[in-house]
Amino acid sequence: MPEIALASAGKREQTKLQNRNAILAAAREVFGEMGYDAATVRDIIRRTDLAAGTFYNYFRSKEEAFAALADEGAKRFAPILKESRAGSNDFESFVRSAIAAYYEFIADEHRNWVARRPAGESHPHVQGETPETAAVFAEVRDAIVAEVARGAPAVDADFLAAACIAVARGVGDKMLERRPIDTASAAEFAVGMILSGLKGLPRIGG
Amino acid sequence: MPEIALASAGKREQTKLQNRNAILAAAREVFGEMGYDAATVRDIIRRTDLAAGTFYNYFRSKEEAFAALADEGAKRFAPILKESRAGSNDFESFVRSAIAAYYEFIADEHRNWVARRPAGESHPHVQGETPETAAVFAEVRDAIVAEVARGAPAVDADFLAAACIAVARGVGDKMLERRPIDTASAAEFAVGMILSGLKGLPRIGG
Amino acid sequence: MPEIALASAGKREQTKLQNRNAILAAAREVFGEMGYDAATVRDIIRRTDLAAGTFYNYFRSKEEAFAALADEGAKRFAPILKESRAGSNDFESFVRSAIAAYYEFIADEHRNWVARRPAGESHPHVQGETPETAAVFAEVRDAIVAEVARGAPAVDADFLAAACIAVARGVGDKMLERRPIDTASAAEFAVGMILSGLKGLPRIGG
Amino acid sequence: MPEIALASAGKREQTKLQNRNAILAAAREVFGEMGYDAATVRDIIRRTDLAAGTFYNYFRSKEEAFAALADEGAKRFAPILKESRAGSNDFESFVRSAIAAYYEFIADEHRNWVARRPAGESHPHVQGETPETAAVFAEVRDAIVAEVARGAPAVDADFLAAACIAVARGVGDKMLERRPIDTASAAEFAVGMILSGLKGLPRIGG
DNA sequence: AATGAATGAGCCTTCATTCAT
DNA sequence: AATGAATGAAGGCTCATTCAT
Repeated sequence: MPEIALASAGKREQTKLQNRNAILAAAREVFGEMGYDAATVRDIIRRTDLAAGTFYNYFRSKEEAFAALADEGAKRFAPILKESRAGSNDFESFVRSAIAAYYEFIADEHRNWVARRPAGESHPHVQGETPETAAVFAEVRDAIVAEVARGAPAVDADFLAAACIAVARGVGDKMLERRPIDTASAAEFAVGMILSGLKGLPRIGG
Repeated sequence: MPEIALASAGKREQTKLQNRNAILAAAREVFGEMGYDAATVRDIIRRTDLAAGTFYNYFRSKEEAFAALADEGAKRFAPILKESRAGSNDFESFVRSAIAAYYEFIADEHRNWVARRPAGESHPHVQGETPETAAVFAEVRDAIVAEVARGAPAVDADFLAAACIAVARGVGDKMLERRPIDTASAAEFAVGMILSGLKGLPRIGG
Repeated sequence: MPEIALASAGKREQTKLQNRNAILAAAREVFGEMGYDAATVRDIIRRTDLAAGTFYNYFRSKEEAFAALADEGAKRFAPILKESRAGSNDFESFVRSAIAAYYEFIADEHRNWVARRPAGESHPHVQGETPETAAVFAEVRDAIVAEVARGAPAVDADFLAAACIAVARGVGDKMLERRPIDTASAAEFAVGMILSGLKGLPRIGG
Repeated sequence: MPEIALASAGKREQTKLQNRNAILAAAREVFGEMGYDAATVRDIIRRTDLAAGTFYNYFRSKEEAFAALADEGAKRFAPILKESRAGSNDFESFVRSAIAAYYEFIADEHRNWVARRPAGESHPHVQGETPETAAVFAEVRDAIVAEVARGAPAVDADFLAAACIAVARGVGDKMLERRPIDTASAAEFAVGMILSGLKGLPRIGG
């Protein structure tokens, strides 16, 4: 119950949290639109009521703000993924639930991010990948690597992980470009590709 | 006998060519290590014994140097890929030959690039993707998209293309990390994954 | 009581104003000594204890700083000149009052500018014309052109305006070189030259 | 008979002279169009068949090329002006002949310069003052100062010189803007203004 | 001499970060 | 804490001048 913590916090703490969140929200937009390098701290604070210096009361650097966003995404997604892995006995069901979870997450993230933007403005440079989605993808990648290493069939585990990861991301990115965003069929496609592809793979030592 | 051309070239022309190549080599490294955005023209000339202004005798800007590199890769690869496509009657053989060609190319590129690096230095930020490989990959991607659109089975062509591309690249990148670089088995793996995976895909309108 | 505004201003505002003025003062010097083209933004900030970037907190470019200076001069002088023109019924009295006003202005400007300079330094390239005096001169020139066009005797109006302007400026510049600066006799001289010279001019169509 | 010198010179010397002249001609254009500061050595050699380095075989610096042009103008004009002064017994006739000579010179210069330009091109930044005309003007100024000092009526000599100079230049510049360029009436105007204006000047010690 | 690439100081400007208020 | 001006290190690029050919 995080509300309790909030309720018990003084005004000061609440404001602090609000500011931090305002900065993070702005940073997510900016990083998503321009990428890490092109984004400037000024771009971020400009979408905020705050002053330039205030940014550094919350984050030691541009990099730290980026990391904080990534972390947040990872933290939010970690339990979901954990559950996926816990509920799966075999590689097939792991792939199924992990991809589903991943697609749900990025679809949600994307919807929220896009929805909040003022309608009139077009942002030609949108890159579409926020620090969160990047971090979440990293989590998925790690999980796949681990699962493959654990329960992999007699195939080149490293290549298999790479291929799974690639398919998951490739199809996922494409999914986000479509309207409406349909996570179910994207997942069905990716999972089908992976699991069926698995069967055609060269067996090691065969 | 290109040696004739070389032999007949004056010293000036030779130096010019050497400098241009030195700049391009440095640029390839820098772009590969830091990515296009983070790379600066100064980073490039710093790896050269040339002076700051000299860069601009050869390229009008960072973009132009990048484009020159990408172009070179694309130009070198285009005929190979074209042949691949010409010699293939069905999607299967296209995938087979295109991926083989792609892996040969990037393996070669990678070997040359890495081989020339001084042994002692480690470059922590290596991204591994030079403008050339990026350009060549773009060619492969376009070819796959086209082929899928042309001869696609009754599946979601867009997703299929995305998945093929992803697998090709994912496995290819992994291949480059191994020693020795074995293009044959990487290709076998990727092709197997794609072609077999294809069979497990949800049929459209089925 | 402008002191109130000053007194009520926070320290920040005061510093800001001081910095802005420091930059403008430096800019006036630099433009006066080297001319607009040769002057660089760095020349300006170098005469200041401010950092390079600070210039751009106040002015977007060299042009803008120049324009600010010129504007200030023009704004300060415009009402004086307007009054001159309003109070004059004929060309003679206009010339008289306009030149007097112009000389007063540039003498004042010059005194302020020179007085503030450290005694020891000599600036070999002094051109003597600040953006302010240039702007003010432009105003005078326009007024003369307009008055000549309006009330000109039967002489070549264009030449007359050019000659009046030239005399006004030529004598004015010389005046500034003398000590003490005597605006009254300079004005007497210039006005005498113009008005009497007028009588010896070739009549058009005569 | 400079032709003899030319005829007796070897091919080498002829070429050298031609190159020097080509550079000077280009430089005159460029300085006239863009002014000293904005003009670059590259701008100059670009209007030439020569290479960048060759410029420095003829002139040690950009400044020297400018000075050479100015010198040439001055050298060409000096005898004319000298004659003017020699043939004049009083201030009036000096003014008359000096201004006439000056106007002839700058009109000629201007015609040549403008005439050689390709018809189609418009040069928006033309400043109109070449190093030559600037130098010649300086000569006239000096002569006027000297003559005023010598034979001046009982007026403020310094101011008088300034005024004469100013009128000469102001009317001269205006003359160059008109078509056709009419040196006679410009001279008549300027001389009339000066000589008649003289009569209205405050007498010193009167 | 002529060539034209190489040089490197210097210019304008941006931007992450600091700091006095 | 919040503010926002100040800082100064880069960055991209130009250009007068030099130098090997």
